[in-house]
Amino acid sequence: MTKTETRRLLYTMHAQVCSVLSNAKRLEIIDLLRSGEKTAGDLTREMEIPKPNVSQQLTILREKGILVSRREGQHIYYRLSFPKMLKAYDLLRQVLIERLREQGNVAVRIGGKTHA
Amino acid sequence: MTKTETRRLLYTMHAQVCSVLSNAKRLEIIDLLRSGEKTAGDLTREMEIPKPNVSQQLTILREKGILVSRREGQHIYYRLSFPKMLKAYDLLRQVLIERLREQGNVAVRIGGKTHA
DNA sequence: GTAGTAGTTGCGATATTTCGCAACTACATT
DNA sequence: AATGTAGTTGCGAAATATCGCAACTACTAC
Repeated sequence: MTKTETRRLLYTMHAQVCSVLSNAKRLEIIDLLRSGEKTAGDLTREMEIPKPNVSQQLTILREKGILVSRREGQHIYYRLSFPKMLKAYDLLRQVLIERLREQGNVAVRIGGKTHA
Repeated sequence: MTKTETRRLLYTMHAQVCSVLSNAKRLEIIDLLRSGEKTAGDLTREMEIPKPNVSQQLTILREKGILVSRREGQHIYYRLSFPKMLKAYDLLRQVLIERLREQGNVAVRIGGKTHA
């Protein structure tokens, strides 16, 4: 494999990870798993969307290596396989909020705390 | 707007940014603009893909606020509007490479330097 | 085995993304 | 005005993503 091909392959893999992250529901799942592992049922209750949809997103996240799962009796627990990915998540959100401040001049409320 | 709605809106905006980043060519453009502004022609030559395609990607990146452009005579220069976004870019790529090492047990060559 | 809860899968309709190609606009030079 | 270079836009076909809903599997308890 040439150097250019390797570089292109990395761009493609990078893009694939980003495309997993390019869905609001999947981002919400990642955010909810920040505090530790949860079942599909937990997520369904917290997200208030149909269970099959949650399951579909979990399948995508697991297949793409973002999450791992373990079964414990009747329950299947999901957790982040690369918690470090949260750093990238948070950094991107930070840029997003900065941009909102600059461009929209909008107050953004997060977690009860208001940021001018 | 309720707290839940605001949270959902942020997930949606975050997802929109990720969806801009979920394309190998756009990631390559961002990477190439790391060193400073370039014209569409520069990028076309470096990427070796059709010019209209480069232009289309640039339009998407500009419309979504990732790039800004300025015209200087016959040339239009593009540059990153939020260089900080490169930090998120690099962090995600770092996770990607760690994952490759763990799972694929593959040597990844980047910029002439080999990483086990 | 029956019933109940947890979770997944398959299907299909709809929406979005990708990208090549031809045609177009914008600026500069003669 | 004509020519050349830089860059964009419109269109359409193909590929991919989204998501609801019904049906399914997996485990537990009785």
